[in-house]
Amino acid sequence: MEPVQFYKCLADDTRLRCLMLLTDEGELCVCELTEALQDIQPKISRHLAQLRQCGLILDRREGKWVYYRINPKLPQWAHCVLRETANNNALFLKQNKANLCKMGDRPEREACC
Amino acid sequence: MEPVQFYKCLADDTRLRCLMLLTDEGELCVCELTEALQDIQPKISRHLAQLRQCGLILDRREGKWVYYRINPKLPQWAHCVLRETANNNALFLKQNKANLCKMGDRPEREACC
DNA sequence: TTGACATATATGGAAAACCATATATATTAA
DNA sequence: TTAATATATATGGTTTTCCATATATGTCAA
Repeated sequence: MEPVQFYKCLADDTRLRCLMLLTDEGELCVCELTEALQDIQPKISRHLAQLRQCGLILDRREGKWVYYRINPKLPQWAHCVLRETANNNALFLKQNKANLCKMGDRPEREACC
Repeated sequence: MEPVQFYKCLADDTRLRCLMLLTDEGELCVCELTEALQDIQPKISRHLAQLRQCGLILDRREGKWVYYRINPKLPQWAHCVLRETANNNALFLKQNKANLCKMGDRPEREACC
């Protein structure tokens, strides 16, 4: 994992929010992220595809849904960066998490809150 | 310090190398960074100005030279990210550090190596 | 001192490269 | 068919780069 490429992935509002949510929530599907960010689906999908191509996240299809998660094989320093950022920027994510909690009909597991 | 803005600063090869070198070496002037990165001075100055405007680094003039250093007032998580990245990407910086060590006539302190 | 020149750094402006977005369309599964 | 997700394309916008030039400081000689 080249550090510049890694940071380019984090250097966009949409991508950083997705990564932070995945870091905190473990696994989320595209429609959950779309709802959390209050954004349009193609935009979210495109950024997720980019994160996947760079190796930061993994995907898993389950029925209609595709679930994304942080790639556990990232180097330790990259995990550390994601964790540290998520742990210390609660305000940045506050609204997104609220949106996620408010969301009805979340697929499969309800978890959260 | 907005996390997206912070990561935009790290998401460029020139800027990331400068930040990493400053993290490890403490304080460097423009000509030292120019030599370490083997790049042209206006380009280095440009990126340093951007990092300064974003609050990641501070500058200090001493005679002909302007020394830059990491802003000690950065939030703890940002310091942590810089340290963690520098500590775990020695290869990324190897050539730049070698260039710096080879450099003759370094202003004031010789330190290094 | 002054003037001429050298060195270090910063900045304006143009061109090129890159990136994000929206819309439309395709794919996949139920 | 419908719901969820992915991808292609066009477009607009930002970023990066380069070159030329400006500023700031230091040096040296008359």
